[in-house]
Amino acid sequence: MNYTTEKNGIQIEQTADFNPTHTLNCGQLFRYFENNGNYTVLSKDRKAEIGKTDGGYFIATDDPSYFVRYFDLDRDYGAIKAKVVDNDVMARAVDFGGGIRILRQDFAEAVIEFIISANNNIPRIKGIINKMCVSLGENMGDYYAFPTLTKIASKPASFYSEMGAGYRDSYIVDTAKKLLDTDIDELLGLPTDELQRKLLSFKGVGPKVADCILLFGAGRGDVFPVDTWMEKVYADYYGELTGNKEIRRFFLNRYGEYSGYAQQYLFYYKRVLESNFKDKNV
DNA sequence: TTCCAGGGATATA
DNA sequence: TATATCCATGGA
Repeated sequence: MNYTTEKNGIQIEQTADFNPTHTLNCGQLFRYFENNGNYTVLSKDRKAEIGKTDGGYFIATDDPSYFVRYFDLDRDYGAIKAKVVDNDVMARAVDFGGGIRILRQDFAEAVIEFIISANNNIPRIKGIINKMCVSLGENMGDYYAFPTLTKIASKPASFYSEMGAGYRDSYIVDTAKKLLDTDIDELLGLPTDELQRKLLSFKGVGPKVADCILLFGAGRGDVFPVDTWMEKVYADYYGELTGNKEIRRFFLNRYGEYSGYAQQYLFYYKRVLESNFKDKNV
């Protein structure tokens, strides 16, 4: 993909492989908001503002190199699409959400946020995370950073239930403490199956949340998060429902190292198609 | 009022 | 290993 970095941002040339609406609304991150057709994206203690230009998009940020990696700008999504389009459904999904990028999010932030996401809805997830940032995160001027693990671990579970986290309150504290005692760089060096086993040992992390962390927070494409939407996709387009574990195995066998990308195209397509979710500025 | 949300922990067999 | 039940909360 053609882009150029400047000291205050990234200029992206118009392409079918980059669309912020697709990328931000496919359920992979929770710290973003839209205003007047522009998007603000927050990651750790950093901020990016995406705006449309004549020839594409401009991502305004103090840290261009961080967001080049974050938006996965050096990966060839055209090649990935060619790999995953193997039937009519995938063709429609890739055509519909062709501007999706799988974000390289911060690992620890992804762990905490996807623990909160379990059996929850996206507006509420965003609200809980925002309250955490406002109350525990560093004040960056016009936004708040995601709290450090030390800050998160320093509060009792009741602190998070008061923010609406419900029964996930103790999971947040337990896992933050466990992550503090973990060498995260060492974790990120593990092969996917070993890292998955580690993740499953954290409170509040089951198969689906572990896959989301692997895909969005550890850059692993060889996973396939199965949630309620993927159950619908499988039942409607692929075959008889035989359980999430079997659905996951089916798609992993089919798409291999590109499974995570296939999953995101399918998720976005199905969710926008069949929910009251209103897609703006496509 | 009931159902659902990007499910997981726990008990049980 | 596989299945059943319970779990806070808020919007539809």
